[in-house]
Amino acid sequence: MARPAKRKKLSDRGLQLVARRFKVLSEPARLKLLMALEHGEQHVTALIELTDLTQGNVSKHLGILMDVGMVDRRKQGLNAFYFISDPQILDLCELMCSKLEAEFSKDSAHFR
Amino acid sequence: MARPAKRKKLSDRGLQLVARRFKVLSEPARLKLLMALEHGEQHVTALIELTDLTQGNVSKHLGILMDVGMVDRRKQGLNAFYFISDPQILDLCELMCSKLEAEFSKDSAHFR
DNA sequence: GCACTGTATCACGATATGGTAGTATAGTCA
DNA sequence: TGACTATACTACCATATCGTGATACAGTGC
Repeated sequence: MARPAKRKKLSDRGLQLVARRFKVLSEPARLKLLMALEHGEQHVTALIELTDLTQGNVSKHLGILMDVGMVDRRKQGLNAFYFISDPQILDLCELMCSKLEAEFSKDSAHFR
Repeated sequence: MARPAKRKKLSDRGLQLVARRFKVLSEPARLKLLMALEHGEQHVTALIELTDLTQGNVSKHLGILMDVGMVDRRKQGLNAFYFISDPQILDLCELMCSKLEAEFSKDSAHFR
């Protein structure tokens, strides 16, 4: 049962930093934005339409995603094109997704 | 740049569920508890000592972790032994950890 | 310069959540 | 049964964060 000790114990500070990253992913609006950027860059107006979020809201969440380096932006004239700067983030989401999928399908099997 | 579309677009409900899972991991206290359980079950009193959290606090967070099925418990006499019921969770944490580690070491390299 | 568009920011109310202290409950032992 | 221990639960306050509406700012074209 016990796992091998791959990693030395994380300090409180380390835990805090990790927790902070997870927190960024703990908001549906931000996940939605990441999904919308999954296949390439988008400018803000497009993101507003893709996500059904308000302009201020999109801007705020993009700011948060940029703060932690998950996305970055490229300005061009009036437009700001956002893109995922850390593709590994998508792997994390993917992993969580498949976990949930597996769980739910397992649970639902109990009723079939 | 663009990723292959491995997964069909997640519904709002799906996003909400994924976000909720990430939220559970977005709290240092809960990460600390998961770490403390990484190598095997522990009873609550041991967890209190391992984590330096108060009893009520430990109990509350363990409840949250149990609600989403990340840990489970086995009662034995007066003691409650908690254990990780979904080891994949540790992989997720591990992944986030190494990401951070890589990021920071990359950033710090700019000053060497 | 002026009007317009796209984006960022600010202020604010509402809600959610963490920590704590206190209390309740259940198992144990004399 | 009664005292004791281990754990769970409740009520509360403090803080953080979301969404929104209003406003500011920057780039473009006339």
